[in-house]
Amino acid sequence: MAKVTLKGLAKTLNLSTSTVSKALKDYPDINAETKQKVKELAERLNYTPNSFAVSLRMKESKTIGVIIPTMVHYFFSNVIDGILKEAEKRNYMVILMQSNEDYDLEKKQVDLLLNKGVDGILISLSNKTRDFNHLKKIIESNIPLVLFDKIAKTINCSKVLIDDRKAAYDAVSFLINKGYKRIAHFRGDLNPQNSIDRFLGYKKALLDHNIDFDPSLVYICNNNSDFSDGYENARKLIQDHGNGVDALFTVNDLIAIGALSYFNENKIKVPERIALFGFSNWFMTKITTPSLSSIDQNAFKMGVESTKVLFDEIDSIHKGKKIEFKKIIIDTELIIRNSC
Amino acid sequence: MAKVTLKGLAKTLNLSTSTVSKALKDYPDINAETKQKVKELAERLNYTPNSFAVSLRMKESKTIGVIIPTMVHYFFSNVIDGILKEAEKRNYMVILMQSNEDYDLEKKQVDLLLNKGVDGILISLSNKTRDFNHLKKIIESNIPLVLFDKIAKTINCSKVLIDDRKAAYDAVSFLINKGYKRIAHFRGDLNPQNSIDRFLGYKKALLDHNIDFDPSLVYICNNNSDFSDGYENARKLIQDHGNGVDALFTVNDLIAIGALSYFNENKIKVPERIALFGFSNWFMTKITTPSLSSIDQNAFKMGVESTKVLFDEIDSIHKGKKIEFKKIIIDTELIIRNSC
DNA sequence: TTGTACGCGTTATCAG
DNA sequence: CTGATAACGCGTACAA
Repeated sequence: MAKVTLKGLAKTLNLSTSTVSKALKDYPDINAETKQKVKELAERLNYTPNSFAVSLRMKESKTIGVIIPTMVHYFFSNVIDGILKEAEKRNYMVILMQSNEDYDLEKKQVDLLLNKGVDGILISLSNKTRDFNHLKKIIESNIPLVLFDKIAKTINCSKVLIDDRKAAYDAVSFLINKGYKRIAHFRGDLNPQNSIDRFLGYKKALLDHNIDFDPSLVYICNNNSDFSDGYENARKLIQDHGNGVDALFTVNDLIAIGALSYFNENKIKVPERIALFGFSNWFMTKITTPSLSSIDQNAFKMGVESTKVLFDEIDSIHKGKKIEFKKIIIDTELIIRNSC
Repeated sequence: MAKVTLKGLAKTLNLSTSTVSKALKDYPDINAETKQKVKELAERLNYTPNSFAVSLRMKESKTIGVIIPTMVHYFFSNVIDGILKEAEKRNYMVILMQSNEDYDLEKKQVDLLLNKGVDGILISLSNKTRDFNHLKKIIESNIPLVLFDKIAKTINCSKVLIDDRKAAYDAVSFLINKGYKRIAHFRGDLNPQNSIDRFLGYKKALLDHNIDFDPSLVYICNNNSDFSDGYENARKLIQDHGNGVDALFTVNDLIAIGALSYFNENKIKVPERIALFGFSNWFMTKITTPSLSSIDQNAFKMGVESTKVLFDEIDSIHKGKKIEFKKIIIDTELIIRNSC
């Protein structure tokens, strides 16, 4: 079952490949009858253009590359869901890679994608990424790059993200307005922008409401095993502060759930003894006991919007237009449940 | 910054493209000195072969395609994780698509992948898939196909799966040995093999232990919203059977958690009043109250093994060897927690 | 040891 | 309206 090609069609129809090619693409300068004939045969033999040849000729692959830190994450699954659905609409393919929070791997993957000739790249940076030459390389190669969620402020490209600082500010303000005063924070690692911004939002909310910022109420989670980070830090928190703490805002839900697990095991009542507020609105926040208040990040929408921006830029490049970088803020939403 | 090509290298070195090409691939019939020169320049100019041209020439893309029913699923995230890690080792790219449990989409995606010239395809079938012509098309195209998890028994290709029947049998036997006698089952949709096999395992365990099989204790979850399926069916179960049921085995954890949620809300104590056993060992089963007994499916390993088998077949085809289809059973494990 | 020539399957330009 | 021809960038049999 030899693959059917333009040449094949041409031969059986006694036409030239160029005529066949044009006929299939409805060029105006081809006889209606010949068009008919060609299309019929193509249909019958199930002709599809060889994508390698098309790509080589057209210098485009109808493929985009996506790099995320890690696959096994409710947030990223949802982002990918959005990306795939949006790409699907344009019959684009999506090459997916995970950096595994490893800078060197991320760098290598960028090279692979560049080399593969993808039409655009979507990245959520690894926590370890502090050097951005690999991103600059993408830009210099003149292929569109959109950063989402974990971005690099200094890089000149489109970005899609949430306003972490505002979201955190809102959550902590909510806690304060509910009457909580000694609010702890389990923050993420020192480097990632999300972690920093959520921390800053937390701090600003305190200060704006005339509550002293107490550094000893801030704990860092950086063991890359969020759940036990949360569990362990909850232990320390209670050990360090006892009744000197009445609420806890965490940088993500998994950490919150880890903490909750510690609280539940030790009969520390949530929210009576200590209130709890997570971040991300993971699926499971609905089903914990008590259910967990959190912040919905609209991950799916983030995937969709990132992809749209990327396609816009791909289109611009095609049309020879200059692309103007966008910064899209995906709206977040406080989800109040029973943990505060 | 014009892309550097073989021709470019050849020109600046006053060599022919073929010499350059061979030099870079360490052909034995090239002077060591020229090799050195060529490689140096290539390195310096950061030469990388144009992948479109290579693919066109070699008829291979160093890319595999993966179709799963849905991205946002702990199980599939883990499978994908395994696939990506394994592909990474060989510097293969992975094109990911989700059928969204839609047969037509699955079919279209197969066509897209075939057309794209991927070197192999990995599929976990949609629940709605009952016609397999699209799979046959893959096989006829002589490109390796490996089915995993949601497979089609009648299709002649390699398969990677767990022994659902045995796993279910073990779980239900465990419940019986613990003394439970009226064991309900929330099964999945009627069509998918997993759903069938888990049901059969459940049934056989009952019969082997001299417990009558009572069809009224079996409920179907087919609203594609597992959690509320579980919740709703739990309501019906209690309504229908009251105290005439003392345990529940569900086709997946999400359904179990939905049921658990209903039980918790209605003060129906787990496991005192009703025991609960899930399936999949989702991340969150650890952190429910009570924690949920389940069956670990080794999703990551399934991803890894599927990919290995696929690569083996790709290699075989390259070597012109005949490929022999494998059926790999990934071992499962009972994880006993506090829900039974 | 190196170079020539061709083909992979398309598309685009230009001439007929 | 149709067809030759070149080009995309690479790999390889064959010639030199």
